[in-house]
Amino acid sequence: MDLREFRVFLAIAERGSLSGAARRLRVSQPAVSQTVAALEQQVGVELLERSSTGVRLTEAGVVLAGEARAVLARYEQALSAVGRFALSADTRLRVGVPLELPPGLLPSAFAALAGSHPRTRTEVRHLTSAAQLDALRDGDLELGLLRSHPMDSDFDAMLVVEEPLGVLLSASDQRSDSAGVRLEKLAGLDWLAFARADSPPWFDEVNAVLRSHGVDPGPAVPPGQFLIAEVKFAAVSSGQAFAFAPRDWSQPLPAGVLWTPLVGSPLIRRTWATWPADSRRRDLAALIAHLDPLDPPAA
Amino acid sequence: MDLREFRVFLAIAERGSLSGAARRLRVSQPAVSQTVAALEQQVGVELLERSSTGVRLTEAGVVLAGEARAVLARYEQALSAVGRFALSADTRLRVGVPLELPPGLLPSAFAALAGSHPRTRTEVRHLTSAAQLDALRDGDLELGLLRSHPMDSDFDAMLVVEEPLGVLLSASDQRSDSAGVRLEKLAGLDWLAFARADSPPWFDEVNAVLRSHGVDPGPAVPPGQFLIAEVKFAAVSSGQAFAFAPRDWSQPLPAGVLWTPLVGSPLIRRTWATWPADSRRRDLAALIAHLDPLDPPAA
DNA sequence: GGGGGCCGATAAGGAGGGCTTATGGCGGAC
DNA sequence: GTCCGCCATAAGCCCTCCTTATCGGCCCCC
Repeated sequence: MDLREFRVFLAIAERGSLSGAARRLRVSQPAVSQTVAALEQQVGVELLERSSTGVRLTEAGVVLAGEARAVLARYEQALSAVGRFALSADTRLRVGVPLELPPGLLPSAFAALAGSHPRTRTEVRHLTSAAQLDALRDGDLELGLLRSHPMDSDFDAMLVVEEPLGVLLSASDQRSDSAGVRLEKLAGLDWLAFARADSPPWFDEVNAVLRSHGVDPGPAVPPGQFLIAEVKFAAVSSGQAFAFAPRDWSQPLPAGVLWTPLVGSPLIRRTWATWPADSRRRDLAALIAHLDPLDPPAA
Repeated sequence: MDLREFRVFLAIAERGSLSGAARRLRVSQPAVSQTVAALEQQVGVELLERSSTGVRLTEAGVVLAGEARAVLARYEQALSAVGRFALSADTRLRVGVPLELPPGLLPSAFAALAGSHPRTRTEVRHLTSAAQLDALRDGDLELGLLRSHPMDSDFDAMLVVEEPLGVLLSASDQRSDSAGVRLEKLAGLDWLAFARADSPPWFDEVNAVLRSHGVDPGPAVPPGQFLIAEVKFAAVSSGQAFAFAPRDWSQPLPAGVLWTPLVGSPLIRRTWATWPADSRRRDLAALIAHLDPLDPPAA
């Protein structure tokens, strides 16, 4: 008697497999299996032809998929119909973001949000992970993008991005080969770091990896102070230092600085969307859905 | 995220009160209160103006009520769209009924069922309560109308009718006054009974009530043997016996026989719709819904 | 004007649906 | 032949939603 079954069934129909639908819906495969079985029993018809390679919709399944889409669309319409009565105090959506987010991530999510919730105005605030957590707790932020899982039951979190980090090195550096550079080869260079207080768990992870590969972290950086790109580039091109960076760097590298992958990808920078667990805002939920890497808006 | 909230909200809208909706939905009043509160939080708008006399829809509530009706209608349409693929083996619905059901109950429910499930063919079988239970257990019946609650977790049951019984007495009988007849005045007459085995709990209840009022039950009747109305009438008009009967007797009484209410309504004959708890048949569910005295099809 | 009755809100406890992990059978790919 | 990915099933747990119990507010009626 509910729309959950329709959503699951549509995920199956679009992915062509129960396992795929389970991944997309972020639930386990048996949950999907049980749900669609219950749906089939309710309507009294087989909806799927199972095989060991996946599933195909039966004739009845094709019909129901169309119907289910219509029902869900009508449901969304119903909710948005009363949305215009909603208090306007809620239409500001404040999002905290760290430096160096994959280009395109926020613009596409915001664009999708503008379509479904045209009255929501998004505000972006560049903040460190620690500052975002504080702001979320104080109600000064509706959504954060953190460099570590909040580890706090007051918050829900979803992994949004995983970026294997490479390093920025001087173009004249000889440490790398065609496969990239080995982390231990970086011993002797300074790491262009950030302050531990800005994101302790992530800082500690990087430090632990560096130490285990015999690399000493460079000089400490005061909290809240970031090295702007030009400063990093200057230090790197001098051959004295290196910096970590994802492959998809948002700006062009100057001559004299090269990005090189790390052999074995020992460092993966993760970004978690984080929001108060008790939030019921629908525009927030929609934005989160659009950030979901397993539920691409393109689908 | 589901239709349950819509159903609850519509029940509120139609009844104009949370308590009324709760009765109609057969849940407690706090359940309704919580559900609609959750719905309001989701849409971010007050849907109801509460008062101590009931509730009224707000402007947003009126809009949502219309939308919710549309969504539910679309949902029903989706389920019935695949219904035509359902196996045809399921289209026979066998219903067991006792003697002396309120006139109109089954015809109106069957008519409503024919509208929503035109492919379902209903079959009525006159059976005693005990025989119906056996048939339900054997899969020979989809629905029973019993004179007692099945008291068995294999079955679900819903109270369908409550009939305060009066008595059929000879027109020349002097025992009654304007308020009716007192049960203890019937001592000395024979009760035109039915066999205990046909419906033990109900038989025992009647017997206990009779005995506590000093009335001796009359001669036993063999199981499965019912006295046809004409025989009852003959025995009653002779002045030797009485029979219990509801006010809404299905056939006209002959001259010489009068129906008289019992002072204090010491006997209330209840009829329970009873079906296998594991049944998922949608046509059965629809028929049960149409039998629901708290959810009149007229609404 | 005070008490009873009905309204809806809230708190606290319990049952069940839906999730999880663990495991098994099956078929295709290498 | 072995391995891997598919889906189904089993058993256990958690969270949602229900329950009962209780409260404050308002109306009505005496």
